[in-house]
Amino acid sequence: MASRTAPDPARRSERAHSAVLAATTELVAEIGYGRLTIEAIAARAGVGKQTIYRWWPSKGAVVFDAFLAAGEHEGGIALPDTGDLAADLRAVLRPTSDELADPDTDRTYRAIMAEILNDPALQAEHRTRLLDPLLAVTRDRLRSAREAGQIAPDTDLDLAVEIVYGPLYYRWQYRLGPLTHEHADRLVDAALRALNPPSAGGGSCA
Amino acid sequence: MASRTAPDPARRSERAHSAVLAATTELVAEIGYGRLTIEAIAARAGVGKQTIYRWWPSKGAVVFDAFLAAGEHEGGIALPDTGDLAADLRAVLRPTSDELADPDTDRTYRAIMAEILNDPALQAEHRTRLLDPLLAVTRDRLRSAREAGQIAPDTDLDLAVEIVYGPLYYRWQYRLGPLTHEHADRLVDAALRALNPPSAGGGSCA
Amino acid sequence: MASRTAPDPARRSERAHSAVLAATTELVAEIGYGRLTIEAIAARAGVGKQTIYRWWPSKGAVVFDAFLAAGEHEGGIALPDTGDLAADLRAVLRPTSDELADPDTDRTYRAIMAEILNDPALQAEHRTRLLDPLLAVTRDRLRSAREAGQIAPDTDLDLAVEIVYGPLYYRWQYRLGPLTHEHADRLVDAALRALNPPSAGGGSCA
Amino acid sequence: MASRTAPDPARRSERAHSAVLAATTELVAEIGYGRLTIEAIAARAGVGKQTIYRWWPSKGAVVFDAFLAAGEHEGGIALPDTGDLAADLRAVLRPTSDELADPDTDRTYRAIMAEILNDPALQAEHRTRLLDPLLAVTRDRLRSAREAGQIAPDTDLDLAVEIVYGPLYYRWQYRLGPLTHEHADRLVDAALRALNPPSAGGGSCA
DNA sequence: TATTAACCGAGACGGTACGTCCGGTCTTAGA
DNA sequence: TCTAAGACCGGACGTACCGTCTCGGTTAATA
Repeated sequence: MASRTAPDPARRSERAHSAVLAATTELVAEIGYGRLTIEAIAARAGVGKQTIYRWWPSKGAVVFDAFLAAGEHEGGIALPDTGDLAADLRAVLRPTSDELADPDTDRTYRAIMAEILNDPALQAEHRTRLLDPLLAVTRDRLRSAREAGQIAPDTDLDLAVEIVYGPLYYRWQYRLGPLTHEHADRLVDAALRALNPPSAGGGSCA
Repeated sequence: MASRTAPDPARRSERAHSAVLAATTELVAEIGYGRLTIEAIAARAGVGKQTIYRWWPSKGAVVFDAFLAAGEHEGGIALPDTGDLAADLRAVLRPTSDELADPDTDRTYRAIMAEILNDPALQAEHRTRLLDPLLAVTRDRLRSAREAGQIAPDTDLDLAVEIVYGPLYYRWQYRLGPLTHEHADRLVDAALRALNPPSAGGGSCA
Repeated sequence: MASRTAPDPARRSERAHSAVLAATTELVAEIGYGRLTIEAIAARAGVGKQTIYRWWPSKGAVVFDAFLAAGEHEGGIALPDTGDLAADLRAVLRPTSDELADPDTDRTYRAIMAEILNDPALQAEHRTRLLDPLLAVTRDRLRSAREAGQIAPDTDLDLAVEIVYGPLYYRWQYRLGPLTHEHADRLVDAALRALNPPSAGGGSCA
Repeated sequence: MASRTAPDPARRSERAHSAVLAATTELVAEIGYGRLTIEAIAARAGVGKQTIYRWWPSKGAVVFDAFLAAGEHEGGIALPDTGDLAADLRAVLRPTSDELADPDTDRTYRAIMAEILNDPALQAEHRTRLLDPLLAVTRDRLRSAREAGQIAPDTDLDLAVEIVYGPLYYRWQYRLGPLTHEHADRLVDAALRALNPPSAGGGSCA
């Protein structure tokens, strides 16, 4: 898949590339991912099918690129370090919740998720460009909190991110309930309790 | 979808029905869900295509039925109530972990998951026959623990099940790491901390 | 290729079969063989492409079948045996000339001829259904003439048919001149001279 | 089409031109005319596609040029005038037979023939560079024979060349039989009978 | 026990989209 | 400055399956 930020020098028509992504975004919104076809994308974009096959390996890859190009997903939601871990986690879980609650994003991300589940190549792309950056900044923030004594000193950061994000995605993917700020806040509280030193009282709130 | 336990009396050939499920199981293992086709199932099962369309609405539905028929998934993993909540949760998270770690189940369940994400009808089927029973028994067990004072008296049981299961599925679906008993145990510990009364003092910061 | 006179019992839709041939005939007339596509035939006939591929091996085969179905080409132009060999040969060469002079037949037969030149399977089909019957009746008539002493008793019938038909097709394919009855008659005269006993005077005219 | 003998002064690369013809000859031999593509020729010749389109209007034109460049076809088979018409005609029909019997020439000439049938431009090229010269020298030889009283004084020379060459090409194109010297000789004999004055008496009836 | 209606296997059917190939044009990099 | 290389738009290819349909040929429950 061609990188958005470092276009393949062999690519001749930037116009074609962006037309494909735009057409894809429109079509996903109009007819949904399931009914989306490469032919329809090519027709809408005014592009030969071969041009799509030349630069993307699969329909899922096109949609994923379009998803990234459409939003500010890449590079990620900011995860600030204000010293207040709860506030900082809320600052990431609330917008994530909002995005997943948005019907357009919901539909698109479900489609991408479905492809990822069965397409290792696309999964790798997703890891590299979306998930790993998010997990990395989250681990960084938690490491900082661990050093500040706000969470248990033996906290496994990999496990910690699962505890932070897992419940939210679980609710989303099985549609167990609405994704609200209030719900996100309670997940943050629960996560902090899980990460806090189990006893010893308190935890040093900022 | 025809119920497995209450066959439609109009169904003439139980043989055909089970041959379809068997063929589906084999083919998913052999060629994967993505390459699976109704025609291939029909051919392998020695069955007319119409027979499949008569009893199942979609490829996903057949695979889901085959998945249920193949294992003891339905009716669910037992969730005992020994009084030891941690042990009881381990008794459900460990086998779940094992199943998801098994390559065959992994592949099939990913396929089903992918369909569920975009097919509301299949999602409903999944909820009814797999997820809701599991969540129900889990909520029951947690309610019992809440009454026993083992977890906070104001625990939201819906939130609680997300905290129990979410992290595991998050790790599984994004392939963040191996699914081991040790990992399952640590998730149980984390969940219990999240659900515990803030004991002495401290607890979550406002 | 399915025989027109003995339809494959597996063929289910006679409607589809004849619609294909009709659409082909129309399209050849409208856009010519070169621009003819299987897709256009299928669309015009209201038929799936696969239905065409199921019954015909190539575009040329469809066109050839359509050509046969459209005219009385098959079974052939009558070659009577009136006892007057010259008259009988004129009775076959004149209509043949007329057909080749007709713009529609000309165009279609050129297309078929072009395919035959490079497609052995189609050539065999052409031999079986068009050429061989024509050559056979011609040889029969010439044999009869040989027995009647109208042509040399040692006449090679295979060579004779080449002499009868060759010059006409040569003129046609290279567009060396107009195909008229007068021309056909002169070819008949020439052929008879070539086949007559070289000397001994005359030949027994009826 | 660029003339071989009078290169366009604008042509920059004689190397490219001959590489195209050489590649074409090779490819026709290797994969046949039907599977031959402009792209393959360009790739094999180490030439840009545009270079081919610049100098030839169609695939058939390239092949025809390659055919001419490969052999001594152009300028034609010699048709001597020894005074012995039969011998002179054998001197042209025998080598023609031989050429058409050669598998390589057969294949290539069939391909060219197929294109000629449906491409007027290529037909004109073929007439100009191959057929007309051959017919012209043949007519000349027959005119000479007519003046010498060897054939009928009212012989139509256009008809005569059809009678001379038609049967051979007829046999060739429909693959009616092997092309041997013996066969060519018999065609010459037959042609001479057809063209001879009716000698003593008889001749054509009616 | 014979009839008959349904279900069954098989697979043809009208379609849609696939991923590939190639035609003919246009753009770029480099000799 | 021109060429090789090949990206580009377009469109047909032949294939794979879809979901529907039409066939005979069993069944299995009536009559």
